[in-house]
Amino acid sequence: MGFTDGADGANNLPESPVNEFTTLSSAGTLHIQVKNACTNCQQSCKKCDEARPCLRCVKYGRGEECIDSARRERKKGAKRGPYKKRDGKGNIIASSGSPPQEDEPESSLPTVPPVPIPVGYTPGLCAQYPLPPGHKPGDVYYPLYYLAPVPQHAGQERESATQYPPQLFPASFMTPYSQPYPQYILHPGPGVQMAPHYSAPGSVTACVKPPEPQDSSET
DNA sequence: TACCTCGGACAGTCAACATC
DNA sequence: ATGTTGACTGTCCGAGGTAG
Ligand SMILES: [Zn+2]
Ligand SMILES: [Zn+2]
Repeated sequence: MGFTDGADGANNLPESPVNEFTTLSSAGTLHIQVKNACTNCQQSCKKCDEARPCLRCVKYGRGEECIDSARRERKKGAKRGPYKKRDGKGNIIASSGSPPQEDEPESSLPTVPPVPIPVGYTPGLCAQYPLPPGHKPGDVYYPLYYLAPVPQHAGQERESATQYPPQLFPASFMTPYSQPYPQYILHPGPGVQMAPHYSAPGSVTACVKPPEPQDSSET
């Protein structure tokens, strides 16, 4: 074998055309990071590469699902407070603009109210994201693939590099505009057939936590 | 043995802030 | 206008668990 997934992250991907960032971490570990991991690797929190399909997807025979994950827009307008000038050695010189008061979390609340809805995120993805505001226990989110009628011309003119399972389209493909939840689509309701969490044999469902019951403290 | 699961460290990006 | 800084966001390392 060339590599084992057990050491998935330890793959150096010698054949991958990755030449984006080659940084040396403080631990002396070469840390190469791609700009955009594919959805499979992203969900599995595993190393991806620039190739499509990526090595990992190829290895598991999921090259058809190997598409770039959608990056969500960075939140804008967030206040940051005064800067702490540094002397170049990491030592904070002074807080420009404001007196050197103790950093009091209570009183230094951001001037902007907590934004209930940032821009969009993938709930439960790699256990990093909370459930979306407005999430209801009954709401069902579907990752990435959405079963939809296939346009007549679809599949004919499509590049071979981006082939999707029959009748399956990436959610992002279905949305002509930026939507709050790029990779998850709220179930449109009964009568509309959707892929029940499309997954190939040995599919990647890693890092996707089921919705936890909201704390009863919620009113 | 191979793959999955998961928490968290690491790293890149970018807009607000500071200064000229 | 330009540089600096902080925070946000994404990637994936690595240990532990599970199944064949
Ligand atoms: Zn990948
Ligand atoms: Zn992939």
